[in-house]
Amino acid sequence: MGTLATKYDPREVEGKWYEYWERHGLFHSEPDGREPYTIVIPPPNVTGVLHMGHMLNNTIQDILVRRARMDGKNALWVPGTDHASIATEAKVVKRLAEQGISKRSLTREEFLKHAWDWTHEHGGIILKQLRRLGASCDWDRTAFTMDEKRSESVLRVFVDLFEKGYIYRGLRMVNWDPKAQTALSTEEVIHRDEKSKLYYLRYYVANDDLTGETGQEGEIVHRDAQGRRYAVVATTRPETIMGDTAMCINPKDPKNQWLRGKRVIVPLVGRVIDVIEDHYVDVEFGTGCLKVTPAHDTNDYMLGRTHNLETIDIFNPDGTIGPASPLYVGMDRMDCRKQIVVDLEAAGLLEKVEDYENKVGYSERNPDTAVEPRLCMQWFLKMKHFAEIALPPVMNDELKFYPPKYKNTYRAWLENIQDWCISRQLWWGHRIPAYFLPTAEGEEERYVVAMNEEQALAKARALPGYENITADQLRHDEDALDTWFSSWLWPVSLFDGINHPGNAEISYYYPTADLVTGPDIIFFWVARMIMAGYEFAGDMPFRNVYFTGIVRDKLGRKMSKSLGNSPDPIGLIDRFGADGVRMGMMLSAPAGNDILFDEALCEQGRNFNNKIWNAFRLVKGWQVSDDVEQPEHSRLAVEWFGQVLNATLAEVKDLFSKFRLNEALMAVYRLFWEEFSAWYLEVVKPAYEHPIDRATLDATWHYFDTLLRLLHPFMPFITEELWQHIGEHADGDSIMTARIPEAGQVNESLLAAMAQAKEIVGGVRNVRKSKNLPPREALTLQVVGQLDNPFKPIICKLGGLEAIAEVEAKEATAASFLVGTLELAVPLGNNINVEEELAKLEADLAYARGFLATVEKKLSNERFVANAPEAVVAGERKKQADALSRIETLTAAIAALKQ
RNA sequence: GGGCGCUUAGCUCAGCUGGUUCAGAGCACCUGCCUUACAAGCAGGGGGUCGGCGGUUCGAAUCCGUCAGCGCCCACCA
Repeated sequence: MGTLATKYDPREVEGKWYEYWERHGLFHSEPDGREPYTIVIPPPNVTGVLHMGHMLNNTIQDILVRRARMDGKNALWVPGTDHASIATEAKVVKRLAEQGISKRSLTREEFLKHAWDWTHEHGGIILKQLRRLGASCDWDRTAFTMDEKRSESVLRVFVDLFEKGYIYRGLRMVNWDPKAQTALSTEEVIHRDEKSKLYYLRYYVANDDLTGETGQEGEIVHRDAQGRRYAVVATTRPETIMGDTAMCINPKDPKNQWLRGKRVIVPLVGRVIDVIEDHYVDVEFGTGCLKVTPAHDTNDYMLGRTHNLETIDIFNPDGTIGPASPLYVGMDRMDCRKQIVVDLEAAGLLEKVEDYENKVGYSERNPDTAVEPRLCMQWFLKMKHFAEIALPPVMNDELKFYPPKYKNTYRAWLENIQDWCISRQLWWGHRIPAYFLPTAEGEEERYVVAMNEEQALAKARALPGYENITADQLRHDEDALDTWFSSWLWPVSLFDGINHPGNAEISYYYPTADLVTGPDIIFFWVARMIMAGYEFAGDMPFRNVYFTGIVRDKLGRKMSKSLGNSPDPIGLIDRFGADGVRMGMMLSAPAGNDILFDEALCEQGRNFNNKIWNAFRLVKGWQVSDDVEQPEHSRLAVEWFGQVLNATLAEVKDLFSKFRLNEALMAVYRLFWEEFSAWYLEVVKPAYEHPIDRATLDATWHYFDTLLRLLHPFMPFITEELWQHIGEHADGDSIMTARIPEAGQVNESLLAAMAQAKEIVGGVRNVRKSKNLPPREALTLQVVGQLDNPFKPIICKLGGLEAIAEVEAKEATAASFLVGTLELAVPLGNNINVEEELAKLEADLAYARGFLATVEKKLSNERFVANAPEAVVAGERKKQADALSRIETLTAAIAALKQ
């Protein structure tokens, strides 16, 4: 260990031990006879870099897996990365654009080559960073959602679900991301409140004779200066009027009765459209007139289907105005909105504009891009069956959520589940294994679904009329699958349970134990893994789900690049050490609550490292002598600390079982700092340059060893470093695989006695401080009456006492204090300040009398005495007796002092 | 518009099935100490009528109702 610096330096230690653990294969797991404990990592994006959310999440996983390992389980943490279809493709497209290459100028194969290059270049950085954190992943098993086994799994599952009739293809209104130019699932749309405008547009009545009726009672008829009648339509999206194919009113709307059966003219466009009637229209909203654009609004699409309306898609896939529009072709939709408002106004077709707040859907991956409802052909997975198999186990707690409040969220989603749009118009991802067959013009499309071209060909040839089809006549679907269509298989596919059901690995490691992830992906990932788990492995994918919170800054703001409030995790590790940062993360991370990250917490973690380090230095520096007999105070301290340790071992075990890891850490923290360092070590510490006895030293090392084990899951590096220096260890030994002992029976009375002893010591220290007595001056402690406490020698040592005297009355010139009902006093001779002492005693007396009054009031309440349980009443009577006794003591003390 | 959750010390939180482990912890703060393990430390200390109001009860931080504030999730009113 070299020289023992007064400060712990993690930099010398952390890399060394991580390399040691890897070299000795300590992270690796193989099935054996032990109970398995398995965690699969939520795979980070392959080209991502570590952020604070990962730090929290992976610290928790590492704590759980290290603890399980030390509980004797065969612990396995499987790492891997996600191909992150849409996110990665976006990055690659962006980089190509920077090089002046457009995606469209490349073939699929060329593009994928670039994407793989990028993946190999930037991929896996995050896995290296996890090593800095101390993550004890079995790196031999590192997987990728698009590696061979996982890809085969995905295709197999697609074919299987298609054959089961759960996958279908259809023309549907989907959420379209014009930037990524792909369809999205409903879950990938983020709705945000937005301040926008409500535009009121004039739709003139077609072929209006200016002498038309003026309107019945309750009708609202608009006329311009020339007397021409028009309807007013309120819309937030005036740029879509080029796609209007009807106007709709509610047949029961009195103010718009006059529009029934009329035709109106779309402003600027000039197209004449029918006024249709549907109860869908809200009479109260706007003017009660709704423009219907079936191609660009989900509701309008429904109306269009009901009323057989024409559908005019005025947009290009990239969100610019397309050739189907009579106006503004080529203009971006957002620019078009501005321009059309100007033009409408100029044409006198804009009635008014109001401020308006509404929700706009944005793409989860391109947060600045508003999602466009778009009608197109996509692949869908029917979800009803999956919702039915995934809901019960969570609701009846076979599969537990921590915290349980997320059960509600989960249920609400499953009970209102929509079919999952699984196709993406992307190249980076698993290509949909569908093969289209040649068909005649106008004939409905035909396709086969198969694992590969060969099988597809065989399937195709089995179809009547296609007996002689050749491979080059098959057209492989261009689309890729949603990323989550591979990650929902993760807990199964990692053990190759899709391709080889029932193999030795899946049988042993599945179901996994705990999943640690954020609640933001409860639908994307957690729910779907539960579905896939039951469907493809016949059982739950994990027994418990621990939902972490979101990491925010100390002001409660989300961490973001633009705010610059997101610290670089590796930088933090450099400054505070991985152990310090891990502790900083955990100190304020109750399950499910957002954590307000503050660097000060890492500092606290670092300080704790230093505390452990210095405690170690102290014990390491002791000289042992077999000639020294064990002092009584040391013997007692050893006995007592064993009990505290037992109690904490039990407490921590219980807290782990409830995933209350921050409380478990706090329990260990206090055990080490308060009980072990401030009390135990202070008692057994030999006088300067005096040796320690063998029995106490052995016990102390034993305790230190156990404390390090308890701490190891939280702070793996420093604990390994110190543990290696306790006793003899062979190369390859590690605290990682040492066991955390089971708690023995706790002797509560010893703990209570020590609590009293600590209070007495505190009282003496108080006297010493308030009277300015030097720390080394030996004092005598008087106890009025009897002190029935086994730890008197400890009280003497820590109080700096030469004697504890049990007396009938304390000396008049003594500084007294109470512990419970017991009066204790330190004689001060001439040092006493009578006035001060009197004032203190009077204050105590007043408090005791007030306390007595409240107790007696309670006891004089007949209904209390009659109704409350006996134990409670007895408790009150004891309080009463104690208070009376205390008052007596205080009164006597005051009287004595006054003489 | 529906649903869920939260509100306890300056900050972050714990307080399970109502009553001596009921008002707690860590940090921060104040006071005194460079006492040969540690000033990244030691010893001591102050601080909350448990969001407001009402109810149930002998008794409420804890149960019920209500109001206020905050947060999250879901939802096709343009």
